[in-house]
Amino acid sequence: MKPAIIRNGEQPGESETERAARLIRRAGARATPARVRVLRLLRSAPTALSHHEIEQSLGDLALDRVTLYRVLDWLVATGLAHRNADTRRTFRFSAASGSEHSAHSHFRCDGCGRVFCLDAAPPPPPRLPEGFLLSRIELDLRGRCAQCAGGAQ
Amino acid sequence: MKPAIIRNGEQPGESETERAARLIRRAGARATPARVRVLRLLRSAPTALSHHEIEQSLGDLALDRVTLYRVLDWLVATGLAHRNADTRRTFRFSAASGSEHSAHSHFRCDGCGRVFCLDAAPPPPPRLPEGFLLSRIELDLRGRCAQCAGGAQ
DNA sequence: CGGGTATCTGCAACAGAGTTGCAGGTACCA
DNA sequence: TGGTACCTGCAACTCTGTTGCAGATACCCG
Ligand SMILES: [Mn+2]
Ligand SMILES: [Mn+2]
Ligand SMILES: [Zn+2]
Ligand SMILES: [Zn+2]
Repeated sequence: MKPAIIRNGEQPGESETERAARLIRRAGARATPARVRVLRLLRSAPTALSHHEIEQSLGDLALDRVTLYRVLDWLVATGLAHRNADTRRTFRFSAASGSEHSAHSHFRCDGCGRVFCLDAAPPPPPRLPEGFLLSRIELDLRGRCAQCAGGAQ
Repeated sequence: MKPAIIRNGEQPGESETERAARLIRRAGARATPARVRVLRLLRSAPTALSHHEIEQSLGDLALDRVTLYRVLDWLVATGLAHRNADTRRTFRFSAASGSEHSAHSHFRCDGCGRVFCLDAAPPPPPRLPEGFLLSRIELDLRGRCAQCAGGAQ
């Protein structure tokens, strides 16, 4: 019976790491620690994360600031992640859910700036002025998330 | 019969300037040259303008960079202007067309960047996660306006 | 018409977010 | 087990927006 093996400084949860690496190689690039760590983090995050939050979350395993920007750009370019700008004009990143990332809405917290993906159904298309062409429709919700609204402060 | 009077360094087109000043006073603030110039410019602009573009357009009449930011913030706060972040994470400003600025939706043209206020009914509020507080709900429509979609180009 | 005063403006200094260039390291293939 | 194209890290920079404060001024009032 083999003992559980934990490779160089990696946390347990090997299979999630492997999965991230596989996705990256499948996209035609090297599965470097930087990319693997970031993609794994995004895939496990409950909300869209900013560059800064990602840096924080990586803790000891943090990358160079610029490298993180480049990794995120690459993830977005390949479609493994997507990026949307929040109220404070910073970008937030989230893993592209295996399925689709089309028909849902976003809730943006005015307190912390985080973006939450909701399951809200796509709203019905309204009438537009003559000659207007509609390409995208999105429900934009604003307010305070549970954490920012809650009693804590 | 009174001769036409043109006040200190103002271009002819007095009535547009006066109109801007009136809107500003009605919002409960001083009709300073900075605010009047910026609002008049936004009201005559065919597209949404960035801070930088506004600075350029004002030419000799340009304000201090910071003052311009503050004027724009004020215009947005009072509802006299709209701000929407473009895809490159810079803000673009346009004069608000409608009278009311509560329950309506916006159409953003990907061609010219203009923001159009629509009469579309506010969509029904969806279910939110526990503890979330909703403060604003908005339908965000994207596409091409009649002018940008039309035969012209 | 003049003041008085809350409101605005301009300047300087700062902060956050993202970019560019380049020298050196390394994942992957042969 | 190399070789090399692809990545990473560092430094320096740009662009966008913010804050604090001293001085100016639009507007109200007499
Ligand atoms: Mn989403
Ligand atoms: Mn509007
Ligand atoms: Zn929040
Ligand atoms: Zn247009």
